[in-house]
Amino acid sequence: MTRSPDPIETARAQWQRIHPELDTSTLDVVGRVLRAAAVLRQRLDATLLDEGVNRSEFDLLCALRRNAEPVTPGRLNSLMLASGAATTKRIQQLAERGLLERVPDEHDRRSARVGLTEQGRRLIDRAFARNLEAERGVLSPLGNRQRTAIARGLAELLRSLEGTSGSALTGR
Amino acid sequence: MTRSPDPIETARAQWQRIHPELDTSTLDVVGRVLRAAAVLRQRLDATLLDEGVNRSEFDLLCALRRNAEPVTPGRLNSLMLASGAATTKRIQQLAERGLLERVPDEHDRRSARVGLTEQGRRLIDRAFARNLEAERGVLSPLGNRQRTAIARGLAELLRSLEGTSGSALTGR
DNA sequence: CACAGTTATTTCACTAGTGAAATGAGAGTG
DNA sequence: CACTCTCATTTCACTAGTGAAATAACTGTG
Repeated sequence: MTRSPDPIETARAQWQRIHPELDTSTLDVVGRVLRAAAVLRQRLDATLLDEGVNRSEFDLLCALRRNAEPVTPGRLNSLMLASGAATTKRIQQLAERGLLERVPDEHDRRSARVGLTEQGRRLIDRAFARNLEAERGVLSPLGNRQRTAIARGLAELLRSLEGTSGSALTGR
Repeated sequence: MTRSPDPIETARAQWQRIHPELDTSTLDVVGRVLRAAAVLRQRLDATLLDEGVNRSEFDLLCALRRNAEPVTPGRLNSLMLASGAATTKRIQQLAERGLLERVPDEHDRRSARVGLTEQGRRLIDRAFARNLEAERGVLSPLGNRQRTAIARGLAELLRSLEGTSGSALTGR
């Protein structure tokens, strides 16, 4: 029983013919992570849009919901992997839609605290649950063995990557 | 020796406190894939920019290099995970920069064949090699065990995902 | 307490990507 | 061979995200 090749296997085989001297083995991990992320997004974002948020807004609202509420824009910024400008813009839009509020910080007037409104909380709780549902859907063809293999491996990768140089991304 | 938690572990623990009834286990895979992709991009794109291409342009040129040369825009479009409009725009820009050429198709004048120029070929060969180098760099802290675990697991995931419903993405 | 330095956030001008409509060409049918 | 259907690609108007400059506030230090 020969398994059908996945796109990365195919790509590596093609490169092998053109540049046999190159070691393309890193694509097994890197190529697949990037590809899988793209495909997963494509599949999962439909559900979010249906709830009225795109992936970035969803991530931001989730971060807000998970963390002890009044969070500074700067912290949101480091939790998400985006530019400061993007975070500012998203906060503004979500505030206009009444999903979150900015409360000026007493002690440091450069900053402000951002918190979910009641409406925002309700929306994200619903969207998060539906998103989990959708995730179960896409992962269902994957065996438990494979799942834990991926989970463990990527956890290790993330720890090694986020330790080095990247913006301080300690979950708290 | 307790391992430091990775960001997804942290997130799950936080959700657990807020919504103990939800099964967030899918985040172990989905959350990590998305997160890892974001971090990997951040780390690797610097090298590409240094070669004068962004990730999308790089992917497009790679696809062109790997496949038997005269490729239709439509095929490029399905190889990459993007909208038709995006592909059109990228082809135009890369053509203006002299990295690829559009040759009208004899048999079907709706379409055209896209092929690398000599300059494009040189650029992508250099960029691809340097990108591999950079990938080796980011993966170096990861043990071989973990690598193959991730690779095998994600290959399985990709096969299961790209089979269903997604645009026809057979590597050839 | 002025003032140089640093930090948090926002604004700005610009680029990349999107969905939907438009264009232009093949294909099937009476 | 007109005419409708479908298909490949492009154009258009718009949204999201970016890096760099601007703004505004805090923090020593002399």
